[in-house]
Amino acid sequence: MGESEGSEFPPKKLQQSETADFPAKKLARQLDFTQGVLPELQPSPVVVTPAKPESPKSRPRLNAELKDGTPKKQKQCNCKHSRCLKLYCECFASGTYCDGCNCVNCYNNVENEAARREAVEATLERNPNAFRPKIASSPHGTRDSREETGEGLVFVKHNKGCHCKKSGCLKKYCECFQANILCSENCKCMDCKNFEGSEERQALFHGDHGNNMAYIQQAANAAITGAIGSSGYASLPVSRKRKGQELFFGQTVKDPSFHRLGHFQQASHIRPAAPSSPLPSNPVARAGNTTTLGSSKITYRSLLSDIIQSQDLKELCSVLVVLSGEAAKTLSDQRNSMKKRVEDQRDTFLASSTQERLQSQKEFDADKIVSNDCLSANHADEGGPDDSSLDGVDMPKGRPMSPGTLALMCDEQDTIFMAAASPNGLMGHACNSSSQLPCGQGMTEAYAEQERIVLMKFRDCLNRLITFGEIKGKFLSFRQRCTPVDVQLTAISYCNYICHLLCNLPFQLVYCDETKCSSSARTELGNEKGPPGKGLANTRTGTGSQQGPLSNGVVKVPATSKPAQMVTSVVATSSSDLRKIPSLPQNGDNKLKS
DNA sequence: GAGTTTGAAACT
DNA sequence: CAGTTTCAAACTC
Repeated sequence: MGESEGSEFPPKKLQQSETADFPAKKLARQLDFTQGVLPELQPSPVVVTPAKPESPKSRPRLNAELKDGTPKKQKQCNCKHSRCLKLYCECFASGTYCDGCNCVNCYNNVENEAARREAVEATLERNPNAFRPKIASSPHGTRDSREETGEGLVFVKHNKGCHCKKSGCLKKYCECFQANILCSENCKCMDCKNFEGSEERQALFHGDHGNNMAYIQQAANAAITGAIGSSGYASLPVSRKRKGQELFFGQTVKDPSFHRLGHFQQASHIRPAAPSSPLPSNPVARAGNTTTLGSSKITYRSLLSDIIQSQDLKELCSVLVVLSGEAAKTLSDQRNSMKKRVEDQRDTFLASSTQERLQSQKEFDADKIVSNDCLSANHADEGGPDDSSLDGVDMPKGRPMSPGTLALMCDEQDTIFMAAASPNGLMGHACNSSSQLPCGQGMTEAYAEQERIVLMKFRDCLNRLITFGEIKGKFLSFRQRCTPVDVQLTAISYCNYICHLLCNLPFQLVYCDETKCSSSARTELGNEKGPPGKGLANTRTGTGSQQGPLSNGVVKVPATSKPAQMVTSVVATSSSDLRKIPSLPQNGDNKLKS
């Protein structure tokens, strides 16, 4: 009954060129009847794919054979009763034609395009998300699975969740397990053992095989390149099962049936829920806390991992340091020459009149005040966007220095920018100046200008990373059906990571859409968007200054590259459709030369 | 490779 | 929404 159509179309051997029996004729009549019903679904040599932009392995089952870390050729289905027009069929579910499969009575091919389209529509009618990746992760999605492992981000969760009863979610029957992710609060499984801290799971992964970590990582890679679809950002099998945490957090537990017990018990395995974190979805807060998690050693191997090496990061740091030094030197020279001129003028003034002398003294006092502000800024991390205006009151020429800038310049923790530069005597000099002398107007201007130069270079570097990701993404989009957006997001994650390393910024994926284009720097904390009081306590750059020095370094992703939206179209994906996908930043921020 | 188990999908 | 059936993959032998 379930397959009523199946009863109408007994699974007689009909594949491809074989003779159509009665059911096939009946289907043929249906096809004739339905042709033209979907005028928008024009026949296309390309697979009518509701999920074409995404990976063909968005279905977990298709992702089962990726232990070598290399995406396999699409698996061949063996459907017999579904005509490959139901989601039972992996090929159909993945939005691809059957090709070289062992299926029987297959209609998932070009010859039966009409039937296929009808089936797609029927499927979507039942479930509009039928062709969306089950294992999805998105910066726009729920963020409560976001984790940081020290090397990457995790936003992975089964959208629907599994419903396993007997497998303990530790067999491939379980979609979560198969996708190499932990069960989440979306799951309604019984006796789940697929949660972090599960002994059974650990035994499975860490037991006999010394290379299990490699396997996990490879699987994660596979997920990145396909399993989680285009919405997949960095995928890691370290997302935590949160049902227990939900309970702790006081969120609704809609189904307190007994099988929940297993999940509830899991809560005891999970790290104690932060009592002061009622909003696990707060990405920033989570990012800030994740350093204490550290329970998973699984690392995320990015698509850029073979492009960006740790050495590159070091070099980047070195370049920034050198740049900073050069900027300091240049500005120092300029300052000296200017100082000379000012002193000459001052002498002239001193010689001219007592009144003017008094006026000069006032100006000098004003400088002192500014310097005090600078020094106190070390402890004023929460400075607001308007704070910089205070600094700028007496600096009509100079660029106002935001609290974040002051922190960058004066904070002792900035070893990269300051202490590391001291060997060349340039930045070191500047730093000493700041510590020994009042941060007067000239120094403020110098720092601001110096910072501007360095950050501009840094921005260029980050943009280059985006470009790398774009290029590789385009390549992969052909080779591995990984959308450029996937890789672009990966590149962005790297940028954020670098920001994190260099500036001690909290991780935050930058992702823009039409309505809210934001930068990591501006949306971090203290911004109007951020839940007050829930951000990182010690985020020096969290000033949210609209004029902040990082505002030029915004890394943006085109809004329409929102992955989840890219996989929902029922319309056949043609080359022109692909062209419509604005996967590349079009704005001026990305005037890059590879 | 055949048979069994499993859980998602489909259906009532 | 819950229960049942169908289906194909995963698993076992």
